[in-house]
Amino acid sequence: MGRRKIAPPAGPRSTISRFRSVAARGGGGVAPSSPYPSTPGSLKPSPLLPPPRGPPVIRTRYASEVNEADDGTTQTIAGWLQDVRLMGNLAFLVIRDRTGIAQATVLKKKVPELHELAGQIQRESAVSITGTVQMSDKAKLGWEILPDNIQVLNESEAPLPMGVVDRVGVDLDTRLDNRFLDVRRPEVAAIFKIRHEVIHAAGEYLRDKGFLEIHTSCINAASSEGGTEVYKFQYFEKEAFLAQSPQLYKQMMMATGFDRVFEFARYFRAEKHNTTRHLNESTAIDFEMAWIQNEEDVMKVIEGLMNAIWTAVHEKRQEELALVGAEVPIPKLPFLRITYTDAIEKINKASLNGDRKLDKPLEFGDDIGTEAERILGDVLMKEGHDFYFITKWPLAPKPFYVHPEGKDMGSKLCRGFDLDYRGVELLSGAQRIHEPELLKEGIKRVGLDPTDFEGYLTSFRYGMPPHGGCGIGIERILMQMLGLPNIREAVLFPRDRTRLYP
RNA sequence: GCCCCGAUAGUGUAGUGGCCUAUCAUACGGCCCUGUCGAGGCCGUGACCCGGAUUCGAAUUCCGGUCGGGGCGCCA
Repeated sequence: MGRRKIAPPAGPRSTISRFRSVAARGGGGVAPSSPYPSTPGSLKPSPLLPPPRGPPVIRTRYASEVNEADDGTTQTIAGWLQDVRLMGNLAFLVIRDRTGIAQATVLKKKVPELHELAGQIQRESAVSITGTVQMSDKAKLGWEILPDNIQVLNESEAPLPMGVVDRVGVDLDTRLDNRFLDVRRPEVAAIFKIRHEVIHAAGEYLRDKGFLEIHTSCINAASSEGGTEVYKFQYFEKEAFLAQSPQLYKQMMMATGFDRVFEFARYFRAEKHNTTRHLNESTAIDFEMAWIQNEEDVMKVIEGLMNAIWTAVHEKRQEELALVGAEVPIPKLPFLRITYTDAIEKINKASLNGDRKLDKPLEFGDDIGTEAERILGDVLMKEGHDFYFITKWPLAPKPFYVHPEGKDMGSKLCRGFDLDYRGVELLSGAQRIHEPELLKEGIKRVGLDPTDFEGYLTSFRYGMPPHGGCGIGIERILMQMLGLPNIREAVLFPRDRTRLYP
């Protein structure tokens, strides 16, 4: 079943958009008076007014807002018709909105029209139900609404391309093809509510620490940081590239006097990776800070930032965490710092007698690969460390802008570091090179041509202060924090090796 | 870039040459049911990715194609 099969609907279906509203005759409920004409189709639509055919009131309460005080009152709830349980002489309608679910109980004896209608409405239709709220022990929620009026605002087609609440599995691919339906599932929506909290907490923390929020361009001229493939495209008469990160711009900002900047950045990487941990378009919290003594100043900010994020999610999103089935503890500060040299030693030792094994031991200068990262994660988690910095890397596997440990390229080590969480890299950061001549050497070190970096290098020639920073993958944070099996779960509309739609 | 795997109703699956005019669940349609809450009962509709080959016979084996998933690398 190819995803291509699920293309946008070919054409309108007149039968699904028809407006249906059935009000019970007589009865106790008085529909709230409407400031708007309610005769269907009697007015021309105006962009300034609510839909002329609209109901008097779409909603007076969200499902989870209803409480004892509402007992006996007329209320209107609105949402998607999750389920209809039709009995011979009564019917239960389950309505889901962004806050939870409500049950409407329809008695055939009292409102035969509504009972008949209940059996006809497709699941996942958008409905608005007005009726009397009744506290009841018979209802699982402790209350139910006895409808006087059920409005079908927009009927759903059937069958659904994927079940929202069905007790059958749905492949991630199918879910992503139908993301709007997928996100109707509370456990999926929860991921994005947590994502919102992560971003909110990060922004709040960084602003509080004096970081200025900026936005740099995603469209770049020829220069590339190297290390990854970039997307090339035609920019009028020139060729241009999609930014692999805002790295160079962030650094240029260090020469402006802003001192500290951050950006919620997009990374575009044209790498044909086939993993559950990579995206071709990802989002990052990127920051850069000037006038630092060394990379430890950067790590301190990261510690505080991660603490702020984890704490915010822990304190504000327990409901969503329960839906996702994740526990997010408040981090223990300070985070462990382990040097690269100690890390590979630990990895090699654990590889000899652990469950995970490396083909050959790591030697100084090797990058720490995926399996080695996991081994280290296992070992350090057992020692009580979820978060840990890997510091004092050799220069070789790091990008050109990372500052060598000493004052020149003669150093074996550098001032770059990674922050890992439970065996996966969340971010990499460093003190950057701020001396223009050394930076040129750095560029040459990785086989690039300094003449391709003119604009960037120029900003270093007029008093660039010592600085450092990092880029933190937001999807990585969510994936690791929540234990998601696939990074695509953390993006509404992921772009990967093959997915360009929706 | 290297390597592995998969494609069966709307959805998720069973099926390793004849017992397959293809299993089960869920969805969908119909009927029954006054307290469901994973509602239940009965009935029904609905599928083997495309092309070629082997064979008396192919969902099943082989070849090619298309589409997709994943591991490593790269990285966040």
